[in-house]
Amino acid sequence: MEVIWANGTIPSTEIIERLKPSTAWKDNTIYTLISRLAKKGMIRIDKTVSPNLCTPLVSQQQCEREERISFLKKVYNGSLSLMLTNIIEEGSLSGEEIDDLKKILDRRSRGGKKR
Amino acid sequence: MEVIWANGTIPSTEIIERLKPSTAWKDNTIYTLISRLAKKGMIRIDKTVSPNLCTPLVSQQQCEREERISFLKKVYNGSLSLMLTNIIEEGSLSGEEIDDLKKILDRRSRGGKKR
DNA sequence: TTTTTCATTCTACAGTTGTAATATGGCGTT
DNA sequence: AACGCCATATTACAACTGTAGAATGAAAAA
Repeated sequence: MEVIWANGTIPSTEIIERLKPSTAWKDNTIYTLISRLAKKGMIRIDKTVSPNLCTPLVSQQQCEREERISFLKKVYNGSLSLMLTNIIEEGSLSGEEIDDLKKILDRRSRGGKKR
Repeated sequence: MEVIWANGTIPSTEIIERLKPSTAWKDNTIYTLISRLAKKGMIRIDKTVSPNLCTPLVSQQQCEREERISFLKKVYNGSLSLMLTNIIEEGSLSGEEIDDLKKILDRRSRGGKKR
């Protein structure tokens, strides 16, 4: 799924190649997954050329965002701060990680994306 | 599902009552869900008494934690900071919310839970 | 042109989720 | 004893996920 994001537009055969090392799926399985992605409107398949070309129709950002929102809603009542509170209370974060997060929070507001 | 966490041990009939206002599920649907929860080992059902008593077998914390970890792994490569970075970059948080999160992060380390 | 091969589509099948109708067993009533 | 009702169990069924074998079509090789 994410192989396609990484390439913008990529031939199906390459998707298979790219996935080979990381999964044990049969080629057919991947074709199935590809067409299911298309059915869901996640990608567009250009069938006029031989190895069909697959192009994402939704950005990874968009997708992650949606997944995140639905996850937060389901588990944390939609609240990011509740999630963070819980994590903190679990005490599973090292001080270093916490500082990291704080840095991230500071690096917003003004300055925008790439700084 | 969360009604049970909220009560420790609760008769099935009450689960139904508690859910009535918030869902449109039929009673039977709820019974089905209850037994599926049992099948998954999420709860134990004491069938020796008439309205069966349902007791959670995993804590809500544990459960949320697992869901969170699997979500982070799936979407953000397991990285909470990546998630936060993305949220920040999206610019979807108000300054207020960000301050909130910072406060949460500060309120850890020493002092523990309730302060 | 016959055969082989590669890419793509179809079909399959078990398992899960969402939602519920139907059946059943036991207890309280008549 | 016969009837009804409530709690529970069994069965149902469509959509979706995970996984892949089988069929097909078109292009490449022989």
